[in-house]
Amino acid sequence: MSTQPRTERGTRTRARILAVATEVFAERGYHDASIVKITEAAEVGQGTFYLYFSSKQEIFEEVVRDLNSRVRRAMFEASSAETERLDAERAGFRAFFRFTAENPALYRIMRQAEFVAPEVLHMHYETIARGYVAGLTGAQDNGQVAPDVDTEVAAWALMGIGEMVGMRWVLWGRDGAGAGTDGAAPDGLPAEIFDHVMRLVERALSPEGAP
Amino acid sequence: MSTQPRTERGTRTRARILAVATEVFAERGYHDASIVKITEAAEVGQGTFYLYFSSKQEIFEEVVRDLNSRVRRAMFEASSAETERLDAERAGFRAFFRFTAENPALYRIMRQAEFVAPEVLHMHYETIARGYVAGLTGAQDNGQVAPDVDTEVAAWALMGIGEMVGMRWVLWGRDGAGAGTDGAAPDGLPAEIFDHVMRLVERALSPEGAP
Amino acid sequence: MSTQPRTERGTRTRARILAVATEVFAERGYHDASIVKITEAAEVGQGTFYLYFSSKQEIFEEVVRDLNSRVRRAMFEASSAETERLDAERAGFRAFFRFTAENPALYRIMRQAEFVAPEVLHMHYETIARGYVAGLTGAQDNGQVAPDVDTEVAAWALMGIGEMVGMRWVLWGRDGAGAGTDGAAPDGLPAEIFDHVMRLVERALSPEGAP
Amino acid sequence: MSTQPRTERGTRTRARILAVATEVFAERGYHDASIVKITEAAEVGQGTFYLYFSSKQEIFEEVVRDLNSRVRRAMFEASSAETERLDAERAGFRAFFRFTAENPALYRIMRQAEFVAPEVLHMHYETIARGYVAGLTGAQDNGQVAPDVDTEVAAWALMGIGEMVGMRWVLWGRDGAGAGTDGAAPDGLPAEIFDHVMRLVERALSPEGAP
DNA sequence: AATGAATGAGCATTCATTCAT
DNA sequence: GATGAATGAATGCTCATTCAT
Repeated sequence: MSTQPRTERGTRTRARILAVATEVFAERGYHDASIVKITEAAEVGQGTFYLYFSSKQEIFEEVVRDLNSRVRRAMFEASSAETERLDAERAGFRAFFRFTAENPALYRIMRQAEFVAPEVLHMHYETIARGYVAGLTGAQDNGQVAPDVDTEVAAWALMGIGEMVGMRWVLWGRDGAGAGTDGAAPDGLPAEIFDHVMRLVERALSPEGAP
Repeated sequence: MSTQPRTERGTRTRARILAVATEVFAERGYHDASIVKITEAAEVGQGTFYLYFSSKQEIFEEVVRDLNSRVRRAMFEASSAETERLDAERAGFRAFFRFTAENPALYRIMRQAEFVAPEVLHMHYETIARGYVAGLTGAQDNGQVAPDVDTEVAAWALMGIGEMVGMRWVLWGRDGAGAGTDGAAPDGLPAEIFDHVMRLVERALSPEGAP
Repeated sequence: MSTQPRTERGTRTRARILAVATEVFAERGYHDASIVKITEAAEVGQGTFYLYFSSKQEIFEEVVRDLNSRVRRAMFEASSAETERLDAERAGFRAFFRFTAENPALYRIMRQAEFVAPEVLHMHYETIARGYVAGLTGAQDNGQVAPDVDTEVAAWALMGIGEMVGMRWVLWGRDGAGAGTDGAAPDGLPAEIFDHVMRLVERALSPEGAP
Repeated sequence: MSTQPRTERGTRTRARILAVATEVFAERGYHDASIVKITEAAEVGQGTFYLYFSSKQEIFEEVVRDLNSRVRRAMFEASSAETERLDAERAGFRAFFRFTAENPALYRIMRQAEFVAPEVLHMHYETIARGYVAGLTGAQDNGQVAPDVDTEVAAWALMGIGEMVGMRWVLWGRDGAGAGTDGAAPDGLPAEIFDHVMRLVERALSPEGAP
């Protein structure tokens, strides 16, 4: 059984393991990420791992939940910061891109979660979708999004675009040559790609072209 | 070492193993899909597997390639069948949806392929993207798609939408309650969801709303 | 290294750990009784355990010795209390039964001790046997036990009867349905079983039936 | 999952593992008997073990059941062979002694089974008890056993005597010096001890001394 | 006196793969 | 062509024990 750390030192150790596990899962995938590899990278003994996490599965789920709350915070903060010209949900979408460009771990972990921890994966997408839905509905009320757009469908479409475009240009590199298995962090989404995507999204949602 | 089948019987055995492997990989995921499970489901001995495939990794890659060529054929045939009103690339997009609704194995296998066989996975998305690009470029020439659309970005965006919307409404069920672990095939994408998605896509690509 | 407690508080802590360990060993067996479980049950930290006992093996041996001296005292007191009609060794046998009925831990611990601490286990049976031998020899001198009885063989036979009958009717329950794994204390040996056993023992030892 | 062997070779391998496991469990105890030790002694790979047994626990239970049926056969055959003077149940008792003298594994395994496999252990003692009860009841009908003896109590008493006397003189050596941990097979129960035990049993059961 | 964090050797079990038949 | 017996490296996890505070 795992326990909550009771001292400052324990808290730091636990946090280090969690951070390292996120990296290792993202780089090697759930199955190739053995407990030995994780504990070696975190520079602790194997037993220490089980002091704070009850199983490999459990830490994976915590990694997912942790990433989820981090993206959501990033998106929320970006939305809240915007005032006028660039609408909240566009800012959120941009924040999502920026976050993934900086944390490619996000994709890599989510894409394998379907078989490892389906429940938390659903939670992940659904909570993000809810954020988009809220933003889009607000924008619809302000007349900035066409009224006939189904906000839930739009939300999932936006997530799909973000994930696939991010995967293509952030993760696999801009040349499309493939990123290799080293999972090295690329330097973010090229500006022109971002512009193209935003233009597509603008048009899709804009009340202008509505019949 | 694996060999090509030399008799009619061998060909059938090999095909049965491949078909069964696709199902098992889709239902249980690459790692939980052991060779024993596959050979038991295919009703052959373990040794028989290695007669036709040199490794687990190899058959997984063949499964991916096989699915890839099947989607592409489905999309190609759908596009070719269309003549006037519904444009080729819209038909292809619809065909992609229909295929995945009928073969949820597609998503489930592709989503785990990143860590198992990155090369073929890239090939999969890139060949599909190429198909979309060709269609979109043609449509642009005919004036059916706005000229300022970057066809490659649009292609990947379409794939992202297809994958995420399909995952949400086809794989996890229309109520969002989650699909369970049995991987049972749902009955396809609800018509109204499909309509909403198509409307978004229309607007995004349409030359009407262009500045 | 373990130390002798130097304060009143230390003595109480040590005693509590020993008492709790007896219960845990009896309920779960030596191997399933981890130090964590013992220290948790005793409500002390893990380190505290090693303040008073140098190893798990050592505390187990102390548990055995402790139980041994407790049975022997019970038997001795019962024997001494008797004066005339019910002979000393019969009283001792009855006391052994009563003790085990009230402390099922005795059996459960002794039955696993063979592999954990053979030395102390031998000591346990041998000291008890010596007590019986003394009693039986005395009774033989008084003519209450047949002269041709080998007192040592009789002593071990009595222990065997006590252990097996106790196990069957005290530990596993009177219905023979099995006691479950919870190690719940049953309510002692039914009176009629005790009478049957005593009659057998009487006859076996009695000088009457001797040739 | 373990499977039944399908070939002659498999059957032999499975039998060898079972035989070796009996020895190893008897010599080192359940917990110290690791799968590696068992498979090394059986000269097979570790994986081979799991071809025929689904777990360590399972093979232990099979070992118990196997020993149980072997003692019972030995006792049954001994009983059946007797005709007149030496009664069936006395022959059974003697056979039990002989068997354990030749197979000290019996005790050593049964004494640890309480915590490892309580169900099968109960079954073991109960089936043996049933055999004794049948024999004793028959002897009672023939007037060779006192009518007021409770056959079930007598059965368990006999088992207890057998186990304890056997443990003392067969397992630990005749000098009482303790057998050490090597589990070396001693050369059986000394004749005079056997005679003393039989005399006690005779007297306890005999209809002569009855009131 | 007391604690809980840290350790690492050890264990049961799985599974892709080989090979003799 | 087909099979199933055999393998052993690798993995997740446990637990007695040590030690700094």
